[in-house]
Amino acid sequence: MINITLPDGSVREYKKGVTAFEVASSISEGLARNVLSARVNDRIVEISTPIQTDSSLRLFTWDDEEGKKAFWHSSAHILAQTLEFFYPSVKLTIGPAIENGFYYDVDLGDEHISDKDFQKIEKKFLEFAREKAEFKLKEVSKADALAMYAKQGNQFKVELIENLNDGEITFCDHSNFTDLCRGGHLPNTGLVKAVKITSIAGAYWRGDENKPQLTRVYGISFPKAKLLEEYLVMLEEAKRRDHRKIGKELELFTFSEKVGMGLPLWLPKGAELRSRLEEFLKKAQIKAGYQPVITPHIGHKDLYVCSGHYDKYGEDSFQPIKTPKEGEEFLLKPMNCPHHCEIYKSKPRSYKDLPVRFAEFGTVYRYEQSGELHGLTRVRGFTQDDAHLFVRPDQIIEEFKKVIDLVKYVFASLGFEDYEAQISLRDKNNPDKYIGSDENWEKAESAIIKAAAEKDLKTTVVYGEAAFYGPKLDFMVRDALKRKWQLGTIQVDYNLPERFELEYMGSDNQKHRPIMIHRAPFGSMERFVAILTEHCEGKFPLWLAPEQFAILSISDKYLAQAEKTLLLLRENGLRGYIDDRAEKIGRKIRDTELQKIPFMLIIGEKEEESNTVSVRKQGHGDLGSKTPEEFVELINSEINEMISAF
RNA sequence: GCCGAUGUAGCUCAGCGGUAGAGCACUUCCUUGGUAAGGAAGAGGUCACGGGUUCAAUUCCCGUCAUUGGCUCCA
Repeated sequence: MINITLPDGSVREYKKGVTAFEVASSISEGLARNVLSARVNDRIVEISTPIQTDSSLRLFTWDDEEGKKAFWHSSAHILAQTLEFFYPSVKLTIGPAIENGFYYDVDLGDEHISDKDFQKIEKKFLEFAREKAEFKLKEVSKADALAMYAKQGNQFKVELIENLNDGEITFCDHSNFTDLCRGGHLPNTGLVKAVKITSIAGAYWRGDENKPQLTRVYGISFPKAKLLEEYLVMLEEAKRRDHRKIGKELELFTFSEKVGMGLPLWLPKGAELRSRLEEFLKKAQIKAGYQPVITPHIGHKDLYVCSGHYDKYGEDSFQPIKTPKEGEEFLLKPMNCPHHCEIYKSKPRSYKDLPVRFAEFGTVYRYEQSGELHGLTRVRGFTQDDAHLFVRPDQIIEEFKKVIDLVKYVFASLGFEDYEAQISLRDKNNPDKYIGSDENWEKAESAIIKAAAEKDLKTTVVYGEAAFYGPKLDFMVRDALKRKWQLGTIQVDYNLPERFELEYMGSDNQKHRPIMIHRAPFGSMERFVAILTEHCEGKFPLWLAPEQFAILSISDKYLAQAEKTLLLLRENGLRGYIDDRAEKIGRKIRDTELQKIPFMLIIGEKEEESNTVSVRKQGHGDLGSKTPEEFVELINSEINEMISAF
């Protein structure tokens, strides 16, 4: 008999060789039906894998990441089987599960797949799935495995196997298909009930552009047809919310070939929205003790040589501009921090002055690869809501916590409720990647972890993701469609103070080196506005909306009354306009709804007589009539509900 | 940067080896209408750009540029 420890801590006794599936069956019939994958101690296994020793066991279903992973990874096998069916000479490489589905990279030789082939692939895929073929893991000797793929001329698999040790090489069989595989599969193919081939793309072998290019087939699969339908609806929804589409419809921003790719032009309404966001943050930052600074758009090359950015990112910057006479080289500013370091250095600092917090909405330019540009989320010129805090070692935790407070405030005011903190620490096995002493790293890492814990942040820790100069905390936000975005970031930096020889006079009358904290709650204004637009589908929070109301006159007889009302509302700090077109009221309402203006005020004979407005709320219809004063009150109270003082 | 797809009116898109199409938007006129599209007329395009094939190219081929889905990168 062996003891199996379950996640709740309970220990059950089973006979040796029991499988995860049998354990699930012994717990409940429902669990047995739904279990897809399992983890024995630290190893992901098939639920049919016999367990030989005392172990801890965790069972995964579709609702767990690991369950989905097994599901999608198994689907990748079926996809490979299907591709092999249609393209017998195909060379298989790798086929992992990803966040939303799976892919398989194949070398098709002279063959081509196009999106016209998707349907037939899906059809055959499901035929294979319905065979309910069991996934069976078997061990193969290195020699046999190499021989098999060498015979097929599959240099990719040969390369993979060469990097594995004999004795740990496994293949997974199902039906008449076999593939090199570490494991973590469903019990059989029959659980996959629905599949969609989503796209096709080129991908380099091992992600290296000098290696051969493979064809990557992306797909997603589900245990129920209904889930696929829901997924497709979600994709449609994402398309509807695409900030590039809404940005065009609501006239927020545009691009011009003449101006240059990746260089956004903010239209009046977008600029209105953005400056409102900036004002909002500036106000909170002043309260939090930040000092605004302003720095130029270009900087001497030596500045970035000093900061190390030139060495590391010179290739990714716009190339230096030379002064005509002296031949001095200047770079378009790719970062604000070097400038802020120089501001710090502009006078001697005492330990009593610290922390010093410099904030700037600094526009930076980076030469992003052309293929990577995307709407406002990836551009070549963008504005960071940047700030750099220069702190003493003993202040790190406190300052970090304050920054977390600020970020939380920003998110709460904008309707982002679902987020977690990702703490990126160094990879201790790879010390060469990082600069700074072990002691400092230790301190900074524990400071971040402690600060996050004290601020009740939901956190995940990833090792090896830290920047070379220090650990960081990124805010990962889920939007209304549950998509994950990285927004705010807080980073600890030992590197720049060193390079710029920043100092402060300590209480001991000795010079000390401050530590820098970089932070940006929005990240970049461009990216943030894009994400916010998709999150709220262009229906911006009332306090941010470029126009808060539109006055719709029943006919032009009431335009004078409309003007009077507009003036009064504007005097009360509200933003709006009159739709004075010679259109019927139904038409005006429709157009205003589509423009996502939060409130519509209808003015006709009745309203003119009683000096009221008939209020309609975007998406909610008629709210009845109110006096203009009541309407001001309504808007203000809605805003106050959402956004409190920092 | 690399691989694939796309590029037709301000927008969304149809079309095609033989004089360029629709809906919306726009302009003008009519309509002054009470809670999601009133009516009519008009204007608007070197079919991304440059080459080639052809009697003839927006259409077929090549190149460039841009957009886009990925890959790589992301201070």
